[in-house]
Amino acid sequence: MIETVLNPQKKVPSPTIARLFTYYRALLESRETSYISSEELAKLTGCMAAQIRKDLTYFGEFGTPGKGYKVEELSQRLRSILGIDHDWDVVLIGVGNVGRALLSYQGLKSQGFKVTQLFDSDPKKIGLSCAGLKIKDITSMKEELQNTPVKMAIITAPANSAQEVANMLVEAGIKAILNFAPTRIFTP
Amino acid sequence: MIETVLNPQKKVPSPTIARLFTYYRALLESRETSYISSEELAKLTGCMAAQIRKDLTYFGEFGTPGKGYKVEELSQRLRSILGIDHDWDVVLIGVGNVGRALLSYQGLKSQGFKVTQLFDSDPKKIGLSCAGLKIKDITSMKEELQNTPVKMAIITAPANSAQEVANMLVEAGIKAILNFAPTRIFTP
DNA sequence: AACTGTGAAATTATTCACAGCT
DNA sequence: AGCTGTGAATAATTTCACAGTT
Repeated sequence: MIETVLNPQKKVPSPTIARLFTYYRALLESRETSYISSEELAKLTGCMAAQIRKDLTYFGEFGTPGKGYKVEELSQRLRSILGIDHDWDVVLIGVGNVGRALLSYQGLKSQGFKVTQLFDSDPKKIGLSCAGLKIKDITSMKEELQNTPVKMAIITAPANSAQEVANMLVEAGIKAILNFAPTRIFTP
Repeated sequence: MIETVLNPQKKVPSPTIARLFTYYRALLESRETSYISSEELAKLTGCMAAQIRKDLTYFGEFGTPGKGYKVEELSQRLRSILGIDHDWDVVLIGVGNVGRALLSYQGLKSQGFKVTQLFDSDPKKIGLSCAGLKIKDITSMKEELQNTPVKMAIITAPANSAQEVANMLVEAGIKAILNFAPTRIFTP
């Protein structure tokens, strides 16, 4: 699961994160165009108005007393908080059959992921291109990721090396791993 | 959302329900064949062992002190608690384009739903057959549902009548409504 | 007047720790 | 010895209620 961390000034309860998606959906469906009050949003979502207000203040104060929340701004803020206002750069490790399938699959893009680098350990593959990207040596991964903002990786390596790869990713500063290897991996 | 109610002896916290799915998935993936302890399941799911034990006791005591939980029994119990051990009988209201699409769509069946009755308000449709079921008059719905165990309905009626249909369903004892009408409806 | 933002109270959920069973 | 089931303790979350802003 992806938990977007934006303003961890105070600790955000995880049920709050889940509700933000609900608020966002309700907002998309609502006919409101200017301001919406916590009370109205409550009616739309089935949540309590006070809870909505509290949830939102974890990320700053953007309501107008007497009027409510500006719909356009609230939408934008929620998109930003939920991390759906931009694509997520990811690296893909293991350019085998599964990896290539994912690269040619449009679903990845439509879910907001953009593959920016490819890694593999097979010397025969290193240097080749796939989907417009050159396959790099996995041993250079930490170095390559040093000055990038990439925080997410997709593992499509064989089961027996997935755990090792996961360790390297954590080492390289990756915060989220989507594991397509047919095994379970453990991270701190 | 569907919350299966089996043994509401004590009130079951809703996070517990969510975790039961996790336990079930972990169990399916695990290689254990005889007994599994709360400790092992904890390692597999990332939950706390004490929490797993507490979660399970809401539905009875089925662990064996000194050994753990019998994998086969635990699986079966979880399936039963989660309501995925049998199909759910549903009725479908509104045999228009959306309704017919759903009826011919295999996804409904693969998700464990079985459509048992069809209703519509259009006199031209009443009496016709669709997917092997006769279309009944919506005004007879309450009566027709009287002696059936159906607790779920799918609404595919036009937006402007969806709310009215929902009211009738609640009246007829339906506990869960899947709304495919292009509108939002409210229920108690 | 209408609404937000927020401490404080109430409620709900998690974790501990241990008695008791196999 | 190893593990479950569970009250009691702790922690997290929700709700109330109201001061303060527009």
